[in-house]
Amino acid sequence: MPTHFSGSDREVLALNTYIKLTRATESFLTRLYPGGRYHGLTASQFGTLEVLYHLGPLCQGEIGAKLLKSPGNMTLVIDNLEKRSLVRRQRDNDDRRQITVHLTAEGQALMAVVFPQHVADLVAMFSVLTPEEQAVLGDLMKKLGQACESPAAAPQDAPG
Amino acid sequence: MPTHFSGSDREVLALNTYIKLTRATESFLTRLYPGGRYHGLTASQFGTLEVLYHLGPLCQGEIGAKLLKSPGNMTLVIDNLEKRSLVRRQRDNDDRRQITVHLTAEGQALMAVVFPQHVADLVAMFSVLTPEEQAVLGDLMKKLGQACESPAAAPQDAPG
DNA sequence: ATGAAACCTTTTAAGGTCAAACTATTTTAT
DNA sequence: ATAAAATAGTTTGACCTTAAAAGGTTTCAT
Repeated sequence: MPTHFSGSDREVLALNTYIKLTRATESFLTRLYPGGRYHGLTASQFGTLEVLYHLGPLCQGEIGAKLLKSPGNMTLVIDNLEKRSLVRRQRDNDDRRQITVHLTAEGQALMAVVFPQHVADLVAMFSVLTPEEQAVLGDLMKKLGQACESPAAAPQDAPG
Repeated sequence: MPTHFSGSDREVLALNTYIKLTRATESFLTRLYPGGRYHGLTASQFGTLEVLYHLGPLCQGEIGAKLLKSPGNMTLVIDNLEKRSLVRRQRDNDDRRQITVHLTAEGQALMAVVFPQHVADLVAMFSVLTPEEQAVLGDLMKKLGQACESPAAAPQDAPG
């Protein structure tokens, strides 16, 4: 997709990098979650189960913080996981504001099947890049991501 | 976010690359569209206006193809743009199945203000990477994206 | 101890997203 | 010419997503 935009070199470069980054990431995720689903799980449901699978029971806010999602969103995603008996909510008695979310035996069993498949899919999909290229990509994205998370770098308050 | 997963080097690398790629992209887009909005436009609305701004009037299917979105989705996004008088639908008389979407004068004027700001935001946000790094990132993502779009590379049919 | 502030989750309203089923139109094959 | 197939857009149902307001619960100052 050529840019159809005339600007300075820096502008054209930034625009092209942006387009390639966002389109490729979207294609990647569409390929990984065809029809938005992965073994019957949405990306958010899978992410939630994965966090619990590797870190153990957490309260909703903690899960949301890991996944960069809003509290209201977590309520819905966990509702849907609970309907399918993959997780269980348990009000925390030490702090009754919190709700600890546990993987059920069913959820645990599902992840034991699905997670290794997920890893295999990622290895296959990244195999078009050499290990060195994957490392470079990871480093660049880490740098970009950290800059975006730091409160200083908002696009509106461009440096004077 | 360390991986909490023990696997082969390839597996750990793929998983880490995946996490960095998706999280950083998400942070980037959240930063670019705070609260999911950009000058009052959602990302999809902005994308639609941008395509029309640079390519001229197109039918809905063509816009959807450019943005990798489903037909039903385009119906809704264009509905919302039409409500705000940024866009106008016109049934094509040569082929009455098609609906050509035009930018209104209002939409044109909005893009004339917003698009240059968009480019400036991108330049600012990518400024943590050198031009060379941006070029490398673009190349890697292009390679990754092309592999994901080719029908052969579905994650399910992993190479034997 | 009591009121205010902070915190966690839920609810709501607005919008996005897909697949699948449906309508209308055009093309193609007979 | 007409039936069948392909195409363009819409509708529907299920889910995701956010911000903002509202409900309990806890903590902190007084």
